[in-house]
Amino acid sequence: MKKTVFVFSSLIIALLVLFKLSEYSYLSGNLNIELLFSAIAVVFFVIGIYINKKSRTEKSRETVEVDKEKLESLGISKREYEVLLHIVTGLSNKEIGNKLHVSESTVKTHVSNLLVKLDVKRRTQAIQKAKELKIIAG
Amino acid sequence: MKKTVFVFSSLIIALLVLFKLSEYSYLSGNLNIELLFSAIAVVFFVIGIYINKKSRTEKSRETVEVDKEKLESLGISKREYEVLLHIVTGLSNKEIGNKLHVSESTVKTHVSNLLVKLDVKRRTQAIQKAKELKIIAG
DNA sequence: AGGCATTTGGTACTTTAGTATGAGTTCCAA
DNA sequence: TTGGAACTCATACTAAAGTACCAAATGCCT
Repeated sequence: MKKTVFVFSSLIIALLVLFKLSEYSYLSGNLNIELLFSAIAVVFFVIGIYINKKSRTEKSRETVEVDKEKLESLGISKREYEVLLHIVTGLSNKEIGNKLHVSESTVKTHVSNLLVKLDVKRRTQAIQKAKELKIIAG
Repeated sequence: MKKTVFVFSSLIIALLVLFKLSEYSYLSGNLNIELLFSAIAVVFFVIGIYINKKSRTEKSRETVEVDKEKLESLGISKREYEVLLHIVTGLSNKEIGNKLHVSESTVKTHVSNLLVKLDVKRRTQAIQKAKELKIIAG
């Protein structure tokens, strides 16, 4: 939201500067009207592109921010979330156990709790649900 | 690629129109220079935004285009691909069988062949691999 | 200190997944 | 028309995945 304010502020400033410039060129005898036109065109062309890139960046940031809030509201612990991340990469329970230095038994417990908290029946559905809830990269 | 040519063509046309307008306003005694400035600003502002949206659309199109080529190079048949799409949504073999009106046995065969062709061990890995290869939406 | 959530792990069992193998059908191109 | 690819299905296993229950250690909050 702060970005939007900033963008529109600089847009207004750019407009004011251009009007000042138009006054100047009017007084000095319209020497370089074509050049001035080109300058205006380029400036606003760049501003147009800049604004779109900002809106794109903001969207990708939202995905990261929502994380912790939704995890808490779902009651998912850190450890369970770690397991979820490994499930997404396609690891088996045994492989996840090795990565986290715990037994396969422990991983199964975490997975089982995860499935309940995500309200799904299989780990493949958990992957889908996690992406829908935007608690993982998608 | 055709889109890019179109965009730059209209950009050049817009430039020519503006130079003609500047000539006109020069001859008619600089009546509405401020208005003309504003017009130019708006036009190029819009063009800037338009170009970015086009580049976004083209990227999302590429993802769809690659489909058939990569599927053939991997030797994945239509039926196997259908099964893959259902795997991604988190369905079990039995559920996939019901949707495609075939037995669970048949689905297992397709899945097994898919895993070999995607060079993975589990269906969860197949989901990841398919997204990396951009043969499914990701 | 007592209570609570988290993490860990085990046993035992049921359910899916995945592999291997064989075989019948259809359809298309050589 | 014959050979190959794709699709279908079955049986028989092995291997993961998932459930249910229990239990102990840790850490945190009041």
